[in-house]
Amino acid sequence: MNVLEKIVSSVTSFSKSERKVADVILANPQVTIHSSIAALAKMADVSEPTVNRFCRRLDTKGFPDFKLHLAQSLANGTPYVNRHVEEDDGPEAYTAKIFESTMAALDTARQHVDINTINRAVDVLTQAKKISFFGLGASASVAHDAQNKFFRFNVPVVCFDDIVMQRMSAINSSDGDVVVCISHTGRTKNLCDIAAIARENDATVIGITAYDSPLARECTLVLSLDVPEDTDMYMPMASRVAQLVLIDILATGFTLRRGSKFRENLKKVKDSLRGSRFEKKDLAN
Amino acid sequence: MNVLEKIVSSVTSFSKSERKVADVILANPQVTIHSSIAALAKMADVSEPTVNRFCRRLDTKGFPDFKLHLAQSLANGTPYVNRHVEEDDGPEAYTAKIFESTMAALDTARQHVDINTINRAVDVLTQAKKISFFGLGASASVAHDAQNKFFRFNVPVVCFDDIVMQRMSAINSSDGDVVVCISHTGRTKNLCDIAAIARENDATVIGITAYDSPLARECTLVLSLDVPEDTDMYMPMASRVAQLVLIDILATGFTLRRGSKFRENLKKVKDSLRGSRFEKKDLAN
DNA sequence: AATATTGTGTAATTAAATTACATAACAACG
DNA sequence: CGTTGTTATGTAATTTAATTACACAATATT
Repeated sequence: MNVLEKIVSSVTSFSKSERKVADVILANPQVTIHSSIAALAKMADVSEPTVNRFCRRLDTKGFPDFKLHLAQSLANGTPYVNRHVEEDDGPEAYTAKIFESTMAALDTARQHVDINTINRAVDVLTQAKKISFFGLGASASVAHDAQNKFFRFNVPVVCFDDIVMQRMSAINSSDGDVVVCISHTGRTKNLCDIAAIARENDATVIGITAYDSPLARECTLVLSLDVPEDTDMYMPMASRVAQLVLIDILATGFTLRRGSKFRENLKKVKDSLRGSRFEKKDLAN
Repeated sequence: MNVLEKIVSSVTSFSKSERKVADVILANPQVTIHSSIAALAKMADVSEPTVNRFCRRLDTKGFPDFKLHLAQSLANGTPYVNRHVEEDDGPEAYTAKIFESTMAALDTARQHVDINTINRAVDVLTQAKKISFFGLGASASVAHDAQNKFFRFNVPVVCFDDIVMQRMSAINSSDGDVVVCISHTGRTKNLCDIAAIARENDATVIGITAYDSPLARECTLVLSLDVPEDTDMYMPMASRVAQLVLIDILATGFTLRRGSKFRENLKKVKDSLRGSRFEKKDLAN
């Protein structure tokens, strides 16, 4: 827990004077880290030793050490905070907020993702006879993206955003096939059905979805990304970005597992695109 | 730039003794922030004032202030640094690196994006009779995502990833129509053609592409995102995530511009999905 | 109401950082 | 190759900041 959070959570256990100190610090943390103990004591209208005691109560060695901790809290606090877009935000404000909350979401995702499951997913994917990516609505574009990536690996890969096609594909799957079902909520009925059908036909089903959701229960392997979403916008935003990053990770794991000579292959695919482009080096679209 | 980076980048301008200080700090930054100036001076085998001068050279007020800055740099771990995936990285390593470089990319994108152009793009989009999103290859999935978002706004929106359809659509466009062309490099010939055709037919063309690229030159409005890409992987990764965030921003700007009663509409769209889901509230797929 | 107990401030002390100054290393120039 | 100017570095003095020790005040506790 960072110091700022700690202050907030232990507000109740503070004495009157300590609380004054806490209030001042929470109100202007940036100012605090550049103030001396004397200045802060004056701002809070308490004595210097009170400030010192306050610092010790928060398990720091003293005032300078406390400032260090505070500085660290602010460093990851300020930029990563998931600030919600407000009715009267201007372009400057909402642009910054969306970037920041997306980054915050990725940060949470990074902390929560289960490396072990990723590793197993990569395992399964590298051994797949065929890989299918299924998603509906917003998740369909994630599935498309995945197809675009894995297609480069010269492995049979399909992607459907049509439930009928998905269903047919699932029914025709067999042992050695891998089906990746993508859904943020994990509650899309049709996709749960697809997952169940694929499993009944011995395919390995990887779910990129919420942990403990109906879809998750139908999967062999669940990659969950519990990302905070700004529900005011009524659109999946950060969650879908996190899903894409996960796809990138799986694709990267795949290429690494396949070794260096395989990477030559990727270069060939990339180079093949050159004809469709105006001069100068670079990657895909 | 954070202090650690600053130290690295200005290592050449240091004197012999200052360099010793820099080496010690870079070798054990965590220790440094908990050391006194005397302790650090001893570790680096220099005098205390030398350490102090070192701090000042890095534009800090003095040693304590330097420690504060250092603490903040360390708080983010190594987050802003775009670390490349290496041949022998394990799952742990490549997962962390991909998250981090994606976040680093978003951070760069945030700093470089032109708010003014975003605002104008939102303007144009809100007044559009029809919106078309075109992308090829990896950018096609971005276009799909955009369609999914704007479709909720109850505005005529189409999305094609087929050059023939794109071409037909472009030829049929007219004054008041908005065409959004998505391409990371901006050098995909077909897409440049589409942009040119659309403009000849009086459509407004927004390019989500590299600044000063062939595609950019065909556009009315260019939203450029110069994001550093890990070219070793031969796949667009970070760039595409940045494009998606940009789509989110445009969509958000759109809804804000339309006002609060419009937002009710979004809620209705979201609620309409409920029937396709297993119980419990939440957003799209 | 008396007495612990805890909280708070004042003043003294200690520790830390900074400044001023002296000397040493080095570079430029005759 | 020595002289002189410049920059770099260290020593010691000074200042500033933080901490401790102690006394007094407030609040509980019996």
